[in-house]
Amino acid sequence: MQYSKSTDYALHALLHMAHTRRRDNIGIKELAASLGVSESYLSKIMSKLRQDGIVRAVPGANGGYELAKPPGRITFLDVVRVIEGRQRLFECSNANSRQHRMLAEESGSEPAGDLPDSDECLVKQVMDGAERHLHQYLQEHTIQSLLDAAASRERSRTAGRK
Amino acid sequence: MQYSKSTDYALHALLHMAHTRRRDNIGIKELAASLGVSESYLSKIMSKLRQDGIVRAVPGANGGYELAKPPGRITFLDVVRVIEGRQRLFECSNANSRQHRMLAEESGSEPAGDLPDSDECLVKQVMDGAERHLHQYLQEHTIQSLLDAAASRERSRTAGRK
DNA sequence: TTATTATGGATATTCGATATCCATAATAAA
DNA sequence: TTTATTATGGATATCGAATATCCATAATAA
Repeated sequence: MQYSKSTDYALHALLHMAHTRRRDNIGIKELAASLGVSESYLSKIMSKLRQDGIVRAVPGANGGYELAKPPGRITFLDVVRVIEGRQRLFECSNANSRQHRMLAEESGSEPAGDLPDSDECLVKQVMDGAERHLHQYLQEHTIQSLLDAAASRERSRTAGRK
Repeated sequence: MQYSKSTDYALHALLHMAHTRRRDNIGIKELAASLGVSESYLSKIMSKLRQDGIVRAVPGANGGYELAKPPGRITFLDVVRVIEGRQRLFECSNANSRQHRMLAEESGSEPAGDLPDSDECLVKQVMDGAERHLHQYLQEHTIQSLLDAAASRERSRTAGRK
């Protein structure tokens, strides 16, 4: 289980845009060259970011992309959600298995009507908790966090110089 | 990004083994039937669990599988690691990109010799943090947690009965 | 000896991730 | 208005991992 390269590209593209801040926007050509990725593929990713309101796009000569929000308001979770989609970290494919029926019967739920829901799966409940933890962390980190980290790294280097 | 079905099968198989505790072991036939999965496929998964010392296997008539440790010592992280492998949650595929070279220069690192390591990628550093959080959570939850949750669910149901 | 059961190799299939090409629309510059 | 530039989105191709099955073999109990 691994985040896709697309997520990697998206995050690096946003970092690049936030880092090399200037008045005009950045074309896909420069962006792709900077990241070492093909323009074709990166443009798909940028389109997704635009559709989700993370970046703005201007077609035509001297067009390109720019951040649609301040870097502090673009969280890692935002990016992951757009690129990776909304699928859950874990899905129980055994909802109607004999095991779940057994557990449901034991706990004495009414036999009529209520099929054992996937939400009743104990394994999934734990995994959903894991997903919540992961997402909370991703929500607490933004593109601005990257800029801060870069600045901090710079500072410590300068201070430690002989 | 999603945990594989194999992880789902593995966790449910372990829950089944821990739940229907008896003196003898459980054959792949019964296990597969309970989970609604093919014996062929499940046996691959069980082999992995055996190689990692999570279950024991006995071939021959009346053979089968049994837990090799108490349920409280089998963590979700153990299972995930065995089934999903050791690959990281995030890999930076841009380590030698122009962006990373720029950031490296800015921070004034020596130009000679030290190529920008993947570990120096700011994006990856955040993602590594996310992975640590996720793994910590998974390590805190065991097969025993599932048994406890089942018992707790049973208790609350019984208490709330009219 | 025989029946049962796990093991592991080989192989097939499916599907999402990755990637590219091209026609089109939109915009700025000339 | 014309032209060049740039983003957009559809179509398509490729690749690899996940999923799944089959079968020969080894190990064990009856």
